[in-house]
Formats: sequence, C-alpha cells, structure tokens
Amino acid sequence: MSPSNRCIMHIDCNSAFLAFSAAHRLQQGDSLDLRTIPSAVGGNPETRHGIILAKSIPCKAFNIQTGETLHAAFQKCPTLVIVPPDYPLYVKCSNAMMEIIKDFSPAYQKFSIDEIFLDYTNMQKHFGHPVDAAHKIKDRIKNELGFTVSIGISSNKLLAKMASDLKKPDAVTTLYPEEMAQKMWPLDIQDLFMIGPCTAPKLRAMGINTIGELAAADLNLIRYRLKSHGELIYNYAHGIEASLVHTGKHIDMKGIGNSSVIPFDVDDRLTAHQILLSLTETVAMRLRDAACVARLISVSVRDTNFRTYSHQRKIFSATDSTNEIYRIARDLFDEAWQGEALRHFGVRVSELCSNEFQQTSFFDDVHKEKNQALDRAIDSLRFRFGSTSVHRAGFLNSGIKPLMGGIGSTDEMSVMTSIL
DNA sequence: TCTGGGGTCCTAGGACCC
DNA sequence: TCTGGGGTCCTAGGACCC
Repeated sequence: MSPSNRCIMHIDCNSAFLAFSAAHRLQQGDSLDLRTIPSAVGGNPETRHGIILAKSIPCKAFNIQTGETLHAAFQKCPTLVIVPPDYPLYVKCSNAMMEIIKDFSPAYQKFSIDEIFLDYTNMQKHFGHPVDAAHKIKDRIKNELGFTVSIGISSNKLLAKMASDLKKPDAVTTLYPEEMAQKMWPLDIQDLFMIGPCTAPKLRAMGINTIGELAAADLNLIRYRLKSHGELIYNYAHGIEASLVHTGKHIDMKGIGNSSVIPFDVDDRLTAHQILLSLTETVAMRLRDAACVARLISVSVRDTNFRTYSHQRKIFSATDSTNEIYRIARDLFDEAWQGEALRHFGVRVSELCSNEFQQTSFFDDVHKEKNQALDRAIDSLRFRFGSTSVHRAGFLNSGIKPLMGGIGSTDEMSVMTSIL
C-alpha cells in the first residue's frame, strides 16, 4: 500500500475542557449551557494558577485568549464565567470518546487528552465512505457524550490534523494532497503545525507569510536559517509526513515529570526540600506504576522574575525508589539554587527502561530491598485507600501538599510527540 | 493583577578519549 | 614544549505541542 492510499482521520474536541465541563453540568441537571455564554475553564489566582485553560466560542468576540491571565480576561469581559478544572472528569470524557472511535477501526492513536488519530485504511467495506464514517463518529460522540468534535480526513496524519482545524465546531473536512493549494497554502504561516511564536517571526523576516510561500521557498535557505526544524516545516508545508498511527497500547514513555507553581514564594531550603519530596512522591509512584526505572534525574525551578533554570544528573544504576530520587533531586537543587525566592518547582525522570532487568551495583544502598518493599507497600495502600491515606510525617503542618501533581492513571494515556 | 502542567525533540558547548 | 581532528557523552536551555 503506497502512503498516498492511506486514509487517516484526526478527531479533535472543540474547546475540550470547557465542553467537557459544560456537558457534565447539563447532565447534572444544570439548565445553563456554558458554551452559549462567555465562559472559560480557569485556575485560581489566589494560588497563582490564574490563567485561562479553555474558553467558550462566545469569548472570541471579546478576544479572550487561552493562556492569558484571568485578570486580563475579566478586563476584556467583566461578565466572564469561570469554572475550575476537573482533570478526572476530562480523563473520563477522553476515554469515553476513544471507546466510540475504536468501534470504527482497530488502529487508533491517542495523541493528547482531546485528540485521536484513526487509521481508516481498508475500513470502507465496514463503515462506508470516509466522509460518511466521520459523520457517524462525530454524531455518535455528540449524541452519546454531549460534546462536539471536528474531524479531518486525509492520506497522512499531518494533513488530517490540519484538516480538522479548517472547520470548527462539529464538522468534517477533507484535506487531500490535491486540495492543499486551495485549502492550506493560503493560510497564515503560524497555522502550520510546528510553527510557533518563535519560528513565525523568523519566517516573516524572510518574506514568508503564508504556508504556500513556505512551500515555494528555497529549501537550502530554510535549512540554513532553521536547521532540521526548517526542513521539517518545509516538508509539512508540502503535506509530506509519513508517520504511522501508533496503535500499540504501550507507547514507550520517554520521561515522567511533575511540576507546580507554589502558592507562595519559597526562599528557605527546608521548604524547597519538602516541595521536591512531594513532587518526587508522585513521579516515583508513576514510574513504578509504569514498571520502569530511570537513569536521569532533573530538577527545574523558576524564580520570581520568571527566570527558569535546571540541573540534572545521570546515575549509575537506574532506580524507581522515592527515597533515592528524592536524595538526588535535593542534591541537584542545593547545587543549583542561588538563594533567590522561587515560585515554581519541577522534578522529572527520564532515560527510562523496564524494571525487569534492573542492574545492581556493588555500591547500591544496603537498604535498597527494604526501600523497595516500603515503596510498594505505600503504593498499594494509596491505591486501595486513596492517595491521601499515607504520607510522610514531615508534611504535617507544613502547608505543603504531600503529593503534588500527577493527573489520574497512566493507563493507555499515550504521549504527545512533536513529531507526529 | 500578573504569567499552568504535561510532554518531546533539537542544539550548542564542554569534557573526554583515541 | 607545542600541537591535530573526530567521535561520543553529558548538561543546559530553548522551541514546539496540547
């Protein structure tokens, strides 16, 4: 089968978080549909989480942007209704949507919490023409789950994704290679997947303002200015992209991390250590849940001036131990911190491998086995009785949550990649 | 009244080895 | 005492996605 004979769909939820919350409220008996008024899912400014995460379509008239502060949004629209995020609900909605979609093909890839790729190649005999099948998918999601999606259809993932963006909400759109000139090339350069706020100005400075102009540009010049990323977006502008719909249940994770803004400025070492421990608890739990061990530990912080820096270390033998990861994270922090007030902390582990053939070192902690047993015992208690059932005495009265970050379960929640 | 959290990938520079 | 170039690994930071 030649690549151009593939049939790929991209299913994209419209205003996902807001739509999920709105649909849920209607199901709970609320008479107001948040999607019909200027409304948004947003954080809590008092805990310094005050940004817009998702907005309703009526917000467009007020020029409210995702990612901007609630304060700025209220300036634009004083009647704006804000609802708090509900991540467990979003995971449920996402999974329910996938259950419907997988009725239409065994080959599907969860790309993010609100986007799925479906390989519809060879499925016509079962569900008909791709456009008809897409309408069936879209309507089933609307009728059964109460929110709308936009579906793009093409011969590869990039064009399918671009297609789903062309018409919103509640729409089905094709963007086959022969339609690029008409449907995609007139679009602004920043509408192309993988051209962000940093690359767009560089292209504009070269006189390239539309996707079509990028497609017509000199590849050597683009490559010279933008290196391999230049070649990538040049190919995308021509609709060239050949990655597979990764069906495997187990997409290998490259890393696991938690990070959080702290509601107050942190300027003492002890508090910083507690925060790192709290972040490490969830990171290590997710690591063990994925049956992995990690070889690279990194810590990142952001100060009150929004300067971010990080410090990382490769360790000799990979680990999944909360205590071990914490000890390294703490050392990394102590080495990097210059004493200024901090507002944001992150702990991340990467270079993962299966814990099956864990290499042991002569120098390993003699308490290693005891530590492992303790980690597993705590994991199972938290699994059975909830994540708040067990935590360390050090957190009592500290004002810091014992377990920070880490949404839901890792089950089948595959990872988004910048390369499709 | 400020500015989230989860990821992936790429590049540059220095260390180190041959 | 002065001198090379290539390859690989490690680390920090930045760009992009949702």
